[in-house]
Amino acid sequence: MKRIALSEAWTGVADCRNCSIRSSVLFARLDEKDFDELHRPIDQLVYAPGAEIYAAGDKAETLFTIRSGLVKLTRFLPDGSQRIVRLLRRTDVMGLEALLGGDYEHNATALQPTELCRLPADAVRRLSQRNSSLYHELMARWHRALSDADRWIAEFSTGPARDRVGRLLLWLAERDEPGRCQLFSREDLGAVLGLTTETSSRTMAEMKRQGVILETKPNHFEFDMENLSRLVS
Amino acid sequence: MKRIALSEAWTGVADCRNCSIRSSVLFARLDEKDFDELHRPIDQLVYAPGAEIYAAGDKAETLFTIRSGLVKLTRFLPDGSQRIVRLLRRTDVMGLEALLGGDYEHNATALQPTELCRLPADAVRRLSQRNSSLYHELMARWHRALSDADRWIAEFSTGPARDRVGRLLLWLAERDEPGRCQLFSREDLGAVLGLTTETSSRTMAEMKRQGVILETKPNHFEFDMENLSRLVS
DNA sequence: CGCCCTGTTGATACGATTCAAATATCGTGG
DNA sequence: CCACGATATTTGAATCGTATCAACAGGGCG
Repeated sequence: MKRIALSEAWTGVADCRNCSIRSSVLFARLDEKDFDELHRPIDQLVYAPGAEIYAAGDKAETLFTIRSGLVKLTRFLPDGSQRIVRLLRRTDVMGLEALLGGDYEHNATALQPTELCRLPADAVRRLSQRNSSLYHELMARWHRALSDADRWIAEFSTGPARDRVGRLLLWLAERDEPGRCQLFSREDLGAVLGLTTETSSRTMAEMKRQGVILETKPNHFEFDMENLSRLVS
Repeated sequence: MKRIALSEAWTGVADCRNCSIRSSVLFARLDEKDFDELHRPIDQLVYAPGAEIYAAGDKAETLFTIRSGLVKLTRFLPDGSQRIVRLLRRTDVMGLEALLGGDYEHNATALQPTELCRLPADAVRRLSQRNSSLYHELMARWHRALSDADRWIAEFSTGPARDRVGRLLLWLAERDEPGRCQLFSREDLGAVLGLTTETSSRTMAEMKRQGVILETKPNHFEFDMENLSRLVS
């Protein structure tokens, strides 16, 4: 439970036109005119690990596209403990609820150094009513978020600890290079998988000892994906 | 695992104008003209418990509004077992993915006698691009589905068996009368909560013995909500 | 009536949690 | 740069809870 003083930085106005991930972001198919209307007020931000991007209950006025890094969305349980309900990474959109004009529903915290673009929700909302490709893209984003949530339930909240850890490693490797991934603290690992910190630590330690996974640097892992998926079947 | 021969029935074309739940369905705020465009092709259907409404992989061409009853959405795990990822009830919309033109992603099965309205996805899609209140309503539906999924993760997939069962009972009572709910098979209960059939059965049986819940008819339960929420904290 | 399916219960084994302690790692100030 | 304290990780031992395998009771249906 660390507290971060100031670890957010504004790094300028986004150069969307030359964005390296433009093909997979919200505005992938916008024409020049509509694009102009939107690209002006987009800021780029960087967050350090542990930095909070927004909190549940904050007024939701912006959505974010993640350019790099990893963000956790947590939700508090009635009893005060918390559970991580989603992890967002490159090309994911965060804070879609801003389109509805209410409050954020999660605490969003960077787990790795994270770059994101901040988009004013009202501009996106306005444009999406005229521009049908943005409209469809938004629909697709809602859908993707929902699919991720379903997968979360089925894969990360079901079965023995070893299987859950394995599935998460495979999931993390999906968008990095195959067979490699970067992890985070055992406490967060537990909060993702619905396990205690000790159990996540034990499970990781044993998988390392058995040679199923190899830790190249602290929290950087390599593994044979075929082999791992067989083990967690 | 039962197989239902024929338990789906067409019960006529919907009389949307006089719909008893119109205020909480997708078209709550449509004006007459737009409403006319849409209401014609809406069919009403009834499904018996155990009947499959659609299957994962089926081409998704319709969405559904649930008028009454209870539907489970299940997802298959890599190892062949399945997990229930959502329960849908009165006023919920099912099959939003039809708006994207792909396939259904779950198996949808009635758990209780269920009435629903079937809406052609293309008509909804077309209309939603012109009509901004429908557009907003759709957005709100995606959002609601996502909130439900998050809650599912946090409440039904976290903590000891007793807490999960308690939270589910409270959840079920939300839209019925307070302090009452109708349940379903222990096998499905386990698939909702990520537990085995035996554990769900044991947990229910013990809560009955302890007087925390009272079974008035088979699978109909009554309980003191204050008391129950304190127990599962 | 007998069969099948669901729910319940029991005994045991396994796995996860809990509490506690030792070790490793990180950041900071001397 | 090293030493120190704070924090995170790992490990251990005991306990608790859930899964597993098995048996049995009750209800519905042919």
